Amino acid sequence: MGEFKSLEKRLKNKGYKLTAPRRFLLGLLENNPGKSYSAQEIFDLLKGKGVDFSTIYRNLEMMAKEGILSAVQRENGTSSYELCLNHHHHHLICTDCGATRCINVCPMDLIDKSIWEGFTPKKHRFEIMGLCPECSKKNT
Amino acid sequence: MGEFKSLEKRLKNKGYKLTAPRRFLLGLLENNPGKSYSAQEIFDLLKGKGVDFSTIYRNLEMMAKEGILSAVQRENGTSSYELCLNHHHHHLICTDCGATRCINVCPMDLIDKSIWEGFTPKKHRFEIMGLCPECSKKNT
DNA sequence: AATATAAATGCAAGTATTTGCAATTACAAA
DNA sequence: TTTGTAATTGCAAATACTTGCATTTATATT
Ligand SMILES: [Mn+2]
Ligand SMILES: [Mn+2]
Ligand SMILES: [Zn+2]
Ligand SMILES: [Zn+2]
Repeated sequence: MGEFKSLEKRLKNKGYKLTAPRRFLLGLLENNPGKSYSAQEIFDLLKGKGVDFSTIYRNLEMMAKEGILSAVQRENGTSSYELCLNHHHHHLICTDCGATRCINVCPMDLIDKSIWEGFTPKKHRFEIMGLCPECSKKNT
Repeated sequence: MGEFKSLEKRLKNKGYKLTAPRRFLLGLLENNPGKSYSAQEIFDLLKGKGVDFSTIYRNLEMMAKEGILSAVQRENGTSSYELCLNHHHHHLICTDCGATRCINVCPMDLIDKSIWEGFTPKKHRFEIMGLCPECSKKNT
């Protein structure tokens, strides 16, 4: 619960206003650590709070850009977001039940630097789609 | 030019009909080897041939599923497609000019297998965004 | 060559996401 | 506290992408 206040502080330090929609959003993610949500899922969970879809999209994108959230690309191409609590990492995504698991290997650390040949890497995406242990068993 | 006929043959062998839209699509990709196109770009290039957007989307997705095309996720999340001429590979994508360069390292070959812990990997995505040599110089 | 038939297409309608803009709100300064 | 201001919001309109379905078309069979 201590994380929450610090997240709000981080937003303010970067010059953003602390609005109701942003509080709701951060509160939701903070209360479900490790889980990642799509814009649609967040919209549904915040029903009744009167937050518009466009506001959610805009804030998710903004917080991702600011390094507060990290975006995970799902199988179908839609992004889901989770708090950037710890360090940079990647995910295993179950194509059957949608569960994600964080892994702490990053291909950028494993790659031979000689492949760049003048290219300047800035960001990267790495996701592994497949079946989680539970769904692996079910679909046998 | 020999590749083209073999691509058509591959489609037929998999039980798909060889239609005009599919010929146009494959012809376009075949005549620009190494380049990758989004659905929108293909639609524009095929203007006048009377091919519908939905047909392009459906065929790109189908050919990707069949391993004839490989999808590259651009910075903004939209996919572009290129012929799967050779083996499985990944890309460097320039966020400034959009150019892509193929690299033949695959993180799946480098990763320690012990991270799966029961997860069954099926597909993966790996793309590196940054500045190509030319744009690196320009933006200095 | 004519015919049968399932696959594929184009169109239109349906979702999903993004954008422009006037009204509102957070918050800094008075 | 009140006020001024720019950031942010909600709404509506605009794009982008997807889907359902009647019609067309590729191709196997006769
Ligand atoms: Mn994670
Ligand atoms: Mn390539
Ligand atoms: Zn990484
Ligand atoms: Zn790979």
